[in-house]
Amino acid sequence: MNRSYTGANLPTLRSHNAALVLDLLRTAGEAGISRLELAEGTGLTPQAVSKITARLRAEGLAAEAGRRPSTGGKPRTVLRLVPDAGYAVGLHLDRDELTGVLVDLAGTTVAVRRAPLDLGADAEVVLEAATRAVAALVLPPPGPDGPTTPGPERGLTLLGVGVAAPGPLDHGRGVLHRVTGFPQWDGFALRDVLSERLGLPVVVDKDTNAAALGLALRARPGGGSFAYLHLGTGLGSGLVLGGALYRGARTGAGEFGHQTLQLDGPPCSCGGRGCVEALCLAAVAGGDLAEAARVLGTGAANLVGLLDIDRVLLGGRVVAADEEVFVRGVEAVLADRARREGSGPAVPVAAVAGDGRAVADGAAQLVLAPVFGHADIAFPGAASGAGAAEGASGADGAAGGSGGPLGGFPAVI
Amino acid sequence: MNRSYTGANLPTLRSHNAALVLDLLRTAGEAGISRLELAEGTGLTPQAVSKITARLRAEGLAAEAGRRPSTGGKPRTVLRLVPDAGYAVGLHLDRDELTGVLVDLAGTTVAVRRAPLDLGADAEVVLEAATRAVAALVLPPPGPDGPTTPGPERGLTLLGVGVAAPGPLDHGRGVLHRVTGFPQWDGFALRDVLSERLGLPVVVDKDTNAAALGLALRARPGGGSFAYLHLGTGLGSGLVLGGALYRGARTGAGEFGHQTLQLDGPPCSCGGRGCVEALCLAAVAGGDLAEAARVLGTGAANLVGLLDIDRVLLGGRVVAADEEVFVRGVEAVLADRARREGSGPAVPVAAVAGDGRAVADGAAQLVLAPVFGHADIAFPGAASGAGAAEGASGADGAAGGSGGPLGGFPAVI
DNA sequence: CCACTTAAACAACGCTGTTGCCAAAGTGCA
DNA sequence: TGCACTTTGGCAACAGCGTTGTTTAAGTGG
Repeated sequence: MNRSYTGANLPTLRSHNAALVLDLLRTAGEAGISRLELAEGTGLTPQAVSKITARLRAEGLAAEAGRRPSTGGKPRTVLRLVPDAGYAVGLHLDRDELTGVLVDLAGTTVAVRRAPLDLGADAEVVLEAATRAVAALVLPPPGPDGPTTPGPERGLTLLGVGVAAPGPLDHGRGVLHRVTGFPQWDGFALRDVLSERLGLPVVVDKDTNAAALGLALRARPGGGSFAYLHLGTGLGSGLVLGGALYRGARTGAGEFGHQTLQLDGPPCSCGGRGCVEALCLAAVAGGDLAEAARVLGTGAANLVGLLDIDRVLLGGRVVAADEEVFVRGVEAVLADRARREGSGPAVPVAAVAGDGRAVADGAAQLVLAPVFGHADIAFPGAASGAGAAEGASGADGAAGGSGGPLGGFPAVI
Repeated sequence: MNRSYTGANLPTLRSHNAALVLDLLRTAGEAGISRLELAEGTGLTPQAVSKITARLRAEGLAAEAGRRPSTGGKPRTVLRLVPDAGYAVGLHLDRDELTGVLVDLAGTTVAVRRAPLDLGADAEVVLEAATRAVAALVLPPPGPDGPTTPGPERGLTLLGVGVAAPGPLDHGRGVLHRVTGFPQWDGFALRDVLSERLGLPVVVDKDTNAAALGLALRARPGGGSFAYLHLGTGLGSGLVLGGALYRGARTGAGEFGHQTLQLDGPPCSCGGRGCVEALCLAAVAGGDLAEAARVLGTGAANLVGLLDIDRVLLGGRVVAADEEVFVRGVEAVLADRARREGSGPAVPVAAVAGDGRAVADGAAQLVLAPVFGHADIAFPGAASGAGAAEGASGADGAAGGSGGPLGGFPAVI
């Protein structure tokens, strides 16, 4: 299984370009984009774009939507992504809560469902809760946000289910490891078991990775790198480098919490000393949020320096409770660093809005991202993507086939 | 200039596969590799490999070299890379020394040249020294390592010159920034100036990046991620993630030395406090190498945890002077960390051999790597690759055209 | 000596994006 | 009102890619 397989043939080429066009359609959103702009954006000839968009329209993934004002000649025809050509479910299995979302191809969350969850309970109980959540999200009429949205009717095309859980885990194989506090999950093949049960492709990833992926897809297209720092019961991070999610070979990347920030500092629950998490949580517990922000900022500054990233995003319950303090505190440390180096403006810091859903939304993007060619940074050694259960409700396989882009194929989704 | 241009057409496809095959030929080395093994390794059909290798042979990049023993049928024909089909010069502009190497397509260093250099001198002086080094490496008979090596005869195909210099600098544009201690270089367009002067493509990168790239190409093919930590007059690093060099958007990645390792610790020359570099160099100055290694190891552990890398490589003059102490010291810290986490064996640590040439060798690989499809992790925003001076001695452009792989095109090299 | 196996080239093919050409659909001036 | 002009985008022919089917080459083993 340790093969590279990066050779590319014509179907690969076709998928790559189709995914590229789909991604531009996606980022254009409601406004749409013309064929010539697609050609400009991809570097393909207008004629190639015409052919590709014709295929996409035939498959129901794209549609014409009005015209631009003329600039002296025939006006450009605007194309748009058809949002309900495909849906994905995102599940966030948190320690005490399950959040599920239904997201359409355009990235719009069309339904949300929350339920209490005990991640420490028996596997069967958790799986049953997940199954119920998926069923509830898919089956019923429109959803909580009313009939204004063109609610998915029965028989919608469900591309798969993305599951975000606390780490550590193996994204490639979809197996959980010893989730902190819940050792009974160690070695549980969540992806395969859930996929079998649902009859749908399932992708599993760390909660922080899912959140980062979701944020990456909402950010400006192409390039851009950022760190998502999540401060809740623990401190974790998700890394997006050059526009792609970086998981590392064993899905272990982003273990931000146990970075040593104070040599021989106070002991941490991990057994180490002076970890950011320990320092930060201690400050929070002591009520000194400014100090917590300073510690977090120092860790963030290390990240910014090491990875040369473009921005820092903050999230998690603790941050959400006092956004301003944390954003300003981290900003201050980064500004100080930028001043010392004199290398341009400081890296911007922002809090993630609507945090309660960020992880679940991102989990859905685990399924949707490959359709748009958003692969992770390739690790040929590790298996990647959703292995099990093809089809089931995959319709005519329109979007299913146009999965991986060239270079670093994820396994079929 | 901020375009993506990741659309792929047939020539792109061809280049990608050709580069892939070339890379397998390169890693096979003297032993060579058969067509069927190439097919196995690329995922292409044997017939496609036959066509591609036929082209490569026609271009003089590959040649048949013997046969394998038969396994009951026609024996496999072994193919090998033709090493002298192309050469690259690598220059390491260090603060007090210039090291130049001539490297062939197979990655063998066929000539070395060292000369004292004052990087603080006038630009003209430094450029003249660089020009002389290139001329000396290319013109004379075989070189210092005697007539055993099939020395490049006059008229060799020189693909370009890679230059490694202390950072910070902009790899994409080939412009130096304020090199620590030598502010006069700030804004100097080294790539374009040198390219104009030599009539050759030139690529500029940080010394640590070049070293890491060189090491990456020598490592096991595909995948694999590691950090190269360089402890000399300062402390820097080069990151290879998923087999590809990671520079960040502004070539700033790898600023390892000024990671805060001790909150509110002793002041550092950078203006910050508790930086790894300050702590490490202080320990070295105090003669406590074990402590220096422990500090370095703690910083390395942060890297390993954050990026989930596979191994740590150490280099630089200070390390070279006491390899054992540093390797063991860093190993100890990483082993301790692995034991706490219980997640498999500790990450291996090793010192880089022949350190005096590691950077220069890597600089040459800045030119050679794209031929084999080794692109960096893409940052569509930043211009990349060697822009200037095409041709000159580019021969029939055989290798020149087969530059970028699919996905994240570097500008033509 | 011949049957069998394996490797690799030859030939025909389907499909890709590209090029050349032309119809469609506007604007703007006479 | 009409005609020239501009711009968009489809149609058709094409070159080039990897693939498939077949044949030839070059060995082993009974």
